[in-house]
Amino acid sequence: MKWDDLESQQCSMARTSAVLGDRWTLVILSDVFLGVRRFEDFQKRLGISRTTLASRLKNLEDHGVLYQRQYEERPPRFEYRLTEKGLGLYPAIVALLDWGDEHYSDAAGPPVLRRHKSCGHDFHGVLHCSECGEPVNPRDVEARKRPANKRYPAVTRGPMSYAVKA
Amino acid sequence: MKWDDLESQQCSMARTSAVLGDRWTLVILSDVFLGVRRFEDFQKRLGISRTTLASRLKNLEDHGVLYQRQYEERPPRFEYRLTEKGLGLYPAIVALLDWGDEHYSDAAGPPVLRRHKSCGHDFHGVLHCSECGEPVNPRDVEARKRPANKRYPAVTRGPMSYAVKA
DNA sequence: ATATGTAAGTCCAATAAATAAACTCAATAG
DNA sequence: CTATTGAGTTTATTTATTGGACTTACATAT
Repeated sequence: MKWDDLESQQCSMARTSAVLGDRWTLVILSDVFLGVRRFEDFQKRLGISRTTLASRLKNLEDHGVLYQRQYEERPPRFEYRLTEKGLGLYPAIVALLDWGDEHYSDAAGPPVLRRHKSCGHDFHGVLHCSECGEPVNPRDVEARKRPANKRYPAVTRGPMSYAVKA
Repeated sequence: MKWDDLESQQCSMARTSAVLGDRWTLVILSDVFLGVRRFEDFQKRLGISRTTLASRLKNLEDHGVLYQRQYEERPPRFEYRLTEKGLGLYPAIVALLDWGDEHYSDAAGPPVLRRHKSCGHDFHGVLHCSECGEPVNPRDVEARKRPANKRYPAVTRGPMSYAVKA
C-alpha cells in the first residue's frame, strides 16, 4: 500500500497515523502543548532539520491540527497554534508522555511534571469510561465491527467534552 | 540530529516516538489490541509490505512492547503478544482511536465500536486525574521542568494501575 | 552605511528508510 | 508430485530525511 492511501482507509488508527505517524510529529505536538509556537523555537529545542520541520508543520496545518497566525507585521513573524481539533489530542499526548515517563525515565524521575491546577497535585492520566465514569481495564473492553446494515451516529463530543463528565 | 539519538533524549515524548513514531507501528498496535497476533494476518489486514512489517515487529520486540511466542512446533508457527509494557499503551491507543473516530469517521459512524463490559455501553475514553479522580481539561494543567536539584521518584504504577483508582 | 543578528523559511546533494515483487524454507493437504 | 500456508529474507527501486548553505525581510549596533 502506498502511504497516502492510509488516509483513505476505513480504520481510525490508519487515518490518525496518516496525520501523526512519523518520527517528529508527536514530539512537535508535545512541545506545542508546552506552549512552543515558533519555527525557530521548535528547531532549536528539537534539533530537527529545518526542511523536515517545515514539512511537518505544513502537514499539521493541512490536517487542521495547527493553524498559522501572523503576530507581527513588520518584520513578518508567525506562530503556530492548536485548533480545537488539535486540542482534542491532549488525552493522547498525555497517555504517550505518561508511558514514556513510566518506562524511560532516569533515576531522577520524569523530566517534565504536570500539575492539575484544580486539585494542586502532579498527576498522570487515567483512562475512564465516558458512559459509567469508572476507570477502564483493557481486559474489560470488547471491540466489534460496526454492524454492516446499522448506522451509528458519529461520535459527537464538544471540543472539551473529555474534560466534562458524560 | 540522527534519528536513533531520539532514544537518548531527555524528553519522554522523544523516547516514546523513538519506539512508536512511524507510519505503521500505531496501526499494528491497534490491531494487536483487537487480537491480531500473526505475521500473515497483519500483512493481509494492513497491506503493509512484508519487509516493513518484519522490521516494525522486531522493533517492538526489541523495545519490550511485544514478545514472540512459538505456539506450534511442527510446522513452526509464531505469534506476537503484548508484554505488560505494551499493555500499558492501551490508554494512548484508545485516545488516538477516539480522535480518529471523531474527526475522520464517515456518515455511518466509527468503523469499530468498543464496549465497556462492566457497564455494558459503547464508550470513548475520558482523561481523568490520577490524584483527584476528576476529568482533566488541558487548560487546567501546568507543566514545568523537574527542578534541577530535587529528585522525584520515577512514576511507579502497577501494570494495570490506569484501571484502578489512585 | 555597513555589518551583525533574528525569524522563517527554501534549495540542494547525500544518506537512510520504505516499497513491491520475487524468493526461501519448512511443513501439510490433496 | 503439486499446491498451499506461514513466516519471513533478498534485491532493486522509489521515497523520505538529513545537514548545510542560501534567501528574504527587517532591526540593531558600530
